[in-house]
Amino acid sequence: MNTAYHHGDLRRALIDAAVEAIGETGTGALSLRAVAKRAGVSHAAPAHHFGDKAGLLTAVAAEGFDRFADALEGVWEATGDFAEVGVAYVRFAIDNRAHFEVMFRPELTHQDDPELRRAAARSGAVLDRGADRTDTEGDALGYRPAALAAWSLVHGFAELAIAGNFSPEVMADPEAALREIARKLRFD
Amino acid sequence: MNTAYHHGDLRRALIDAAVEAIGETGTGALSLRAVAKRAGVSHAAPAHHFGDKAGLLTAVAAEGFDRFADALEGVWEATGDFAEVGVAYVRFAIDNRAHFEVMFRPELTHQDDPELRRAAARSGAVLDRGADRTDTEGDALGYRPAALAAWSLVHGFAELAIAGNFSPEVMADPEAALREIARKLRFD
DNA sequence: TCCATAACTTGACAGTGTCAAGTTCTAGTC
DNA sequence: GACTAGAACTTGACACTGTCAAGTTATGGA
Repeated sequence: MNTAYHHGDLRRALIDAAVEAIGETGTGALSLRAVAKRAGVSHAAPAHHFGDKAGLLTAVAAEGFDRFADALEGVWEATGDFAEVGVAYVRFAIDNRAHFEVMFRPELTHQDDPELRRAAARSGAVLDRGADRTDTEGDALGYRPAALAAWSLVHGFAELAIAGNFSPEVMADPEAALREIARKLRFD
Repeated sequence: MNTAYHHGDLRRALIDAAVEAIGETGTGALSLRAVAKRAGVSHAAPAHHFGDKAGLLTAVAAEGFDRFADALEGVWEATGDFAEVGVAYVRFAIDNRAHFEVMFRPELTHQDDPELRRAAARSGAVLDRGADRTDTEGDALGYRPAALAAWSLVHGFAELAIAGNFSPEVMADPEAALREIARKLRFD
């Protein structure tokens, strides 16, 4: 089966190879040809499955959003604690840097791709659902300040952690630090 | 003076051209040769001043951190209100997307560049100074939860706003939204 | 006036994404 | 079981990229 043609599931293999490569060298240094080589196929094989480079990254982002939604949903259903959803948010970001990086960098992907939109919407829904309970005000504003605050806090923590802006003390146990921080957020 | 050689202040012109180009197409699509063309010089001229592409972006980041520190310091000295420093943080991010993007993407720059380190340290100092007042706990932890919370909240808001993740209602007046959100943060 | 050196150019190289055209396999029909 | 349409992949080419080595031109000080 491992003949030259018909890899079996090249699409999957290419996504995995891309995630691997991004994990090692970041999105900036990502090369489609290197991804192809990693998967053992010719340099133009990715284009056949994904159209172009952004297409491949779009698939990575969509997969990321789906796994992200799974993780958040799981924690929300298990604990019913929105703060724990926040912890899961940063845990996902740190454990899946490659996916996370692509998910929140719109210029890398085809933002209008239906698969991507669907997966991203799933993630958004989980966050909204959790936030609804605590948010009583804000209908006049057109947005929910408490939800925005929680999202910003958690997302900022994740980005700063990933970018290496935090001290070793914080990075020694990021989840503990986030729990400490989340206590500063009061909804009344 | 505007002869082929000795542009006058090509270094400046190249930084400006880079910021312009990033503002139009993002860091991903930034081309050193396009920057050179924009400044009216040969394709290898940037390398002479900055060594390589990361060198140019390092200069952009350093300039960004200096202006950032100026802006934050100005607001802090004028108002003494740390929440207003936060507003200035996101205003800078939105008004200077190109600089901001490069400042917080370490893989784009030479992280060990002394100029960059100095400028980044300046920004850090302003944020620390403002946070000190409100932060009484945390010495045992090795970090200050209140300061971390404020930084995460503000940085996350800025990143999400820039990446286009917020609704039109929020983006209609981001500063108002941030002020609303910041009220959720209580230090006691 | 001379000349060391800074400022920039020219030309080349390997690597990149993308496209068009070719090849090889698979699956379904007769 | 042979035939064929189309999917899966390769090959080769193109323009563009960052970087380097070598060349050219200007400047400022002795």
